[in-house]
Order: sequence, then structure tokens, then C-alpha cells
Amino acid sequence: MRIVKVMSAMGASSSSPLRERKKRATRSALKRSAVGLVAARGLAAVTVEEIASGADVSSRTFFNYFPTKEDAVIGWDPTVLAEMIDGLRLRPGDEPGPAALRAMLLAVFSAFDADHRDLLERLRVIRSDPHLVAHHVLRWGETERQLVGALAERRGTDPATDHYASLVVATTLAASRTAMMSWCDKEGRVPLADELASHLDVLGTGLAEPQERLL
Amino acid sequence: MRIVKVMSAMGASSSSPLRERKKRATRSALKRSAVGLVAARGLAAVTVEEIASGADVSSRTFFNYFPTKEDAVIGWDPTVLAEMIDGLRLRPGDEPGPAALRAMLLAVFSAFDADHRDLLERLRVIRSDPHLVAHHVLRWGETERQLVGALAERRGTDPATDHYASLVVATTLAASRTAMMSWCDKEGRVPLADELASHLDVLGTGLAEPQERLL
DNA sequence: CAGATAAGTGCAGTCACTGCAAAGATGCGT
DNA sequence: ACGCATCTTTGCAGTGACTGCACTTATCTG
Repeated sequence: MRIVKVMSAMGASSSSPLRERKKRATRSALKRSAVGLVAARGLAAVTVEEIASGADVSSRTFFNYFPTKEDAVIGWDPTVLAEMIDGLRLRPGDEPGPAALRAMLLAVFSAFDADHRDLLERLRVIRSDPHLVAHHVLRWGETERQLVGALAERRGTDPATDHYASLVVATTLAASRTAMMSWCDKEGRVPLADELASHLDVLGTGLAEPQERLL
Repeated sequence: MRIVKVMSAMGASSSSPLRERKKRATRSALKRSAVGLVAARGLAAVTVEEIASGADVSSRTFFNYFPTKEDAVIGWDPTVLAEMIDGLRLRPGDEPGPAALRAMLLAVFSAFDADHRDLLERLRVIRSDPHLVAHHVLRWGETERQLVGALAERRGTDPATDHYASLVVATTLAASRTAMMSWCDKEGRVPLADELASHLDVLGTGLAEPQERLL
């Protein structure tokens, strides 16, 4: 009994499938409503109330899922961040940082590929509005900070002074972002993870210019 | 008569000194009020009304100077952007793009150094809040787009397809931002322009690691 | 000094976002 | 099948950012 209480108190979210499914459905309905409306009319011309009613929930409920209007459009999901951290922790401890990051990101990006079309449209919408680009960068910045922490932990260093860790994470995530954008330019004709891999390859060579690739 | 009208219609801001001085004073009072208050209590705990009354104007007037609360803190000033564009245009046409950008930025950053202490405090405040960092990036993004346009114009290319121009501007501005932050870390013991110069030097060598410099 | 122009301000309104408390849905033990 | 604990949804009231409009006041310009 005590144990059950503690588990749920920890917000383990291991709730039963029905509730989970409903939440996922609502979240994804909100995302789709947001992206669709913003793609059609632009961010400023769309209100949270419209997004919410497009997903058949109240606007108050919207804010139970996303802290800001922009987050619904960019599809911000803290669980993805958690997956990244966990993924890093599961890599063998003797693996070099960049390799561990690469492996983890390739796995996460492969999972993204399930939503293929949604992701493509979302990236297009994001790129079309400076506000959304800024918000996107903001959220990646949070990711960056946490990953630096996780990587420093792996290496047994202090994240505040381990500039190597910061450099590795920052450049790798920057390459991840450019990979997403270039994948978006190619309209998804290549798997996202492949695009990421080739960008990381270039990064790995110290940014040597490849043969007729990338923009 | 016609000429005067056109000149003022163009927003040439060549108005008489008193008005100009007052506007500058108000703008700078608002910036100082904003940075001071936010440094003390954090962005979220400060209202526009407080910032405005700290500068002895109404909150409505605040919005005649800055489009958002954040802009007052980061000190966003569209005239600086205009100076950059003009500065680029004044460089000799046969100068390579990176060199022209470098010369222009060094000049602009030297001018920044007049406000020395203010800039230092402002950068510290910006770094302390992810919201402000994001807004900072947003505004530099606008700068980036315009500079790509200006550089493409110099080169007689289409800004949408001149990826070389985009790369040069993006990396150069990124180096400018890291220069500002590292200058901030060094607490202004070095002139800003010198810091920028050394960052651009490193960039110019293709990011070779220098002797015991930078973070 | 008179008329043009620009800056400052008050007011009313929209909308993002939050805390609170009630109501409805779901899960679980018995 | 029932009842209780827990979670989700929702309405309501409130704060605060930001805008358009109309009006006053200050600064030019001739």
C-alpha cells in the first residue's frame, strides 16, 4: 500500500493504458490542431481557444498539456528529453561521449520517423515564423543543458567547468538541428536518422566539406 | 518643403537635437530601469508598468520605445541594425565578404564599448534567464537575415540560394555572440572589439584550437 | 506667434496564462 | 458490483502583456 502511494506520488506515469492512451490522443490532437491552424493562418492569427476547440477540449485543458501556445506548435514534449537522458545513461560507460550521444540521438530520431508527415509539416511551420524558430531554439537549449549534465556525469566531471562536454553537446545538437532542417528541405525523401548520421559524419571529420552534399 | 516632408517621412530621424536627445534619454532610461529591476528580481517578477515608472514615463509610452518587455532588457535597437547594413554597404566592393563583415562588426562593437558597464550588466542579466537568451537569439536572427541580404547584394547573388553568404553570416554572428559572452566572463577587462577580433581569428583558421585561449 | 509635427498619455479591449475549486472519468481493492 | 482514491477536465476570476484610438502637450519651423 505504502509502495503504491509512493509510486504514484513519484508521478511515474505508469498509469493504466486507457488513461495513457487518452492523454496521448489529446496531446496529439492538440499538436495537430495547432500545426494545422498555424500553417493556414500564421501564429499570431490563431488563438489558444481555437486550437483547443479544434481538439475538442477547453482552452483551460490546453494549458494542462502545453505551457505556451508555441509549444503546441513545435510539439515540445518533456518525455522526449527524459528518453534522451535515459538513453545516454544506458550507453556503455567506456564509450566516448560523442559516440554515446550519436547512438542515443540516432535512436531517438529513428523513433521520430514514425510521425514522418507530421514532423515534416511542423518543421515547415516552425521555419516560417521567427517566433517559432526562437522558441524551438529555446527548448533545444534546455535539452542542451540537461545533456551536458548527463554527459558530465558519465565523465565524472563538473558540468559547469567541463567545457569539452559543453562543446560536444552544443555542436552535436547544432548538427541535429541542421539535419532536421536539411531533411525538411529534402521533403523527407531520406530517413531522418540517415540525414542526422551524415551531418554527424561531417561534424566528426572536423567539418570537412563532403562531396556535393548538404546545403 | 516637399523635400523636408520626404525626409521626415523616410524616418531619417535627423530631427532637431532637443527632441533627439530627449528620445535617447528616455530610451536609455527605460533600458537602465529594465536591466536594473530584472537583475534584482528576475524577468517574471517585473512588470512593464514598474519599468516605465522607473523611467518616469507611462506604461503606454514604454511600448512606443520597445515592442516587448524583453527588448528593453536586451537593449534591442533597430538603428544598430541599420548601421550594420550601411556599414557593410560602405566597404569597398572588391573586399571579400568575410573581411567586409569583420571590419563592419569591429567598428560597431567598438562603438558598443562606450556603454561598457551597461552592456556588461545587460549581458549578465540576459544569460541568467532562458527567456531572455531566446529573445536575444531571436533578434540576432533578424540581424542575420538582413545581413545575408546585404551580403548577397554585394555579391550580386540571390540571398535565398547563396548558401555561402548564409554560412559566412551565420558563423560570423555566432562568433560575435560567443565573443560577447566570453568578454562578459572576463568582466570587460579586454576591449570588446579585441575579444571579437580573436574569436574571428579562430574562426578564420577553420576553428583551430588556439594557445590556452577562450573557454 | 501660428501652424505642422511628433511625443506622451489615458482608455478600452484582446488574449496568453495561472490558481483554485468543483465536477466528471477512471482505476483498484474488496 | 460498489466505493474510494486518483487523475483529468473544466469554469471562473484575475493578472499582465500588448494594441488601436483619440486627445493633450511639447518641440520645431517659418
